[in-house]
Amino acid sequence: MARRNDHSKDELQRLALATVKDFLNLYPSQDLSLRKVAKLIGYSPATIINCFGSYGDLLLAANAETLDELHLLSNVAVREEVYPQVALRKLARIQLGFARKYPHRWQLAFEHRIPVHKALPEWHQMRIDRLFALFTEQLSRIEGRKKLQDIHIASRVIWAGVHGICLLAAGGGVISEKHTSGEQMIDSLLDNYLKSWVSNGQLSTTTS
Amino acid sequence: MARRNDHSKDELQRLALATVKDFLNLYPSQDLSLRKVAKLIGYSPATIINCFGSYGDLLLAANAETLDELHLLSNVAVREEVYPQVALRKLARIQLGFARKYPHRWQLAFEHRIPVHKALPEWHQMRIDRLFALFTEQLSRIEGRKKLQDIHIASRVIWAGVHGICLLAAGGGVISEKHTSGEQMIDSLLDNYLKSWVSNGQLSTTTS
DNA sequence: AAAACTACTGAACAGTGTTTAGTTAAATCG
DNA sequence: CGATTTAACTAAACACTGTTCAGTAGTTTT
Repeated sequence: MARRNDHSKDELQRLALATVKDFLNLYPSQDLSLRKVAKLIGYSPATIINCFGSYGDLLLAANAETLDELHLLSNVAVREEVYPQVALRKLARIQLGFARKYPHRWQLAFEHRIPVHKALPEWHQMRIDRLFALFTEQLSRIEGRKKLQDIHIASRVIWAGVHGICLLAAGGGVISEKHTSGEQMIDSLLDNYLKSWVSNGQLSTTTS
Repeated sequence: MARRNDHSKDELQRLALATVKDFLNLYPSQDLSLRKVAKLIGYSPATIINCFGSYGDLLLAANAETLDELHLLSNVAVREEVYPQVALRKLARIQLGFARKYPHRWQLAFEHRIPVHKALPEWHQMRIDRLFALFTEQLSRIEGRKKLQDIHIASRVIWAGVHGICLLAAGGGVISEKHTSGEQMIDSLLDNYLKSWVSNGQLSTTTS
């Protein structure tokens, strides 16, 4: 068998990516394999490899789609929001909702320990930075007289906090979300942290 | 070859666990394998399996040691600390220091997606709960008139936040720790969050 | 019509965790 | 003490994994 030409290269890519997506919506990423994707789309493993480069690159491409999806959701939710604090809460809630709804895809996208990829390709890092920037932007809008360094730290703290909460929600963590809704945790984190942060710009940098 | 009796069953377990520990102090867990451990200790793969049950159980046992080590460090650092807020900071810093010093062991211990272990054995969950309880205890000591539900949420928020920060420090995250020390992030998180939390016990539960 | 190119695959390779049959040494028993 | 049971250990096979490569069969170009 050779030269079927059933699908173009782009069609083949979309086919594979859609298959990965569908699979991860039901089963964890460890249960997926190159050979399963191949079987599902009706091609040989080698075909996928010389189309994406490697199995890891296929997952990386799938992650890119996940990050795009997440960015789009976040963007539309925040674009017209006037109050940055409300916007931050929306951002966090979208992240949380996504992690709960598509835990396997979310986990795979944020634990880039697929293989030991020497380094994430820059187009992938850019997607993450773009998502992260949404937090920084809103934080910058909160108060005029804030040092860049403070915003830098605070956005990372909030990101880390939200990320940790999402981890619990996605079930990958070790402390379960049982009886404590992630929404409450997010509200608690943002309300308390920001309340003190806006009223005291120096606290975080002077006490080290 | 059979029946060597070079080591007792306990010695064999300690040997394997020490080997895993040494390996993870240098290389990530994905680079480790049952067969490599077997070769390193000079036994066959099957020997390790009918000694631990499975490769996953071996890693689980290694994780138990990691959690014990972490608990011991945390415990001695906090035992005589009078100020709960200082104690919390110490707890967080120890977690951070460990994640930075032994990233691969830390990651493995907290991402229990080793296989699809139907459920963590209760002796393992207990170890995690014991570590988590250290945070809850200190938080309970902060103020007398706090509702249990508030402490419950706050401890989970802090845990999630510290965990997220450690993730960045361990390099497993997607946002690098570059130029922002984890210590600063921890201080920022604890100082700001707790400052508002102690002064307003109702905030987190009324705004949902 | 011949040559070049391209899409695709089967088979092999080296690796993984796990199971099983079998071998050998130690311990137990008659 | 000799026979038998028991326990320790392993080699080999199994079913997987991702990746490589030679080779085949259509398509396109010359």
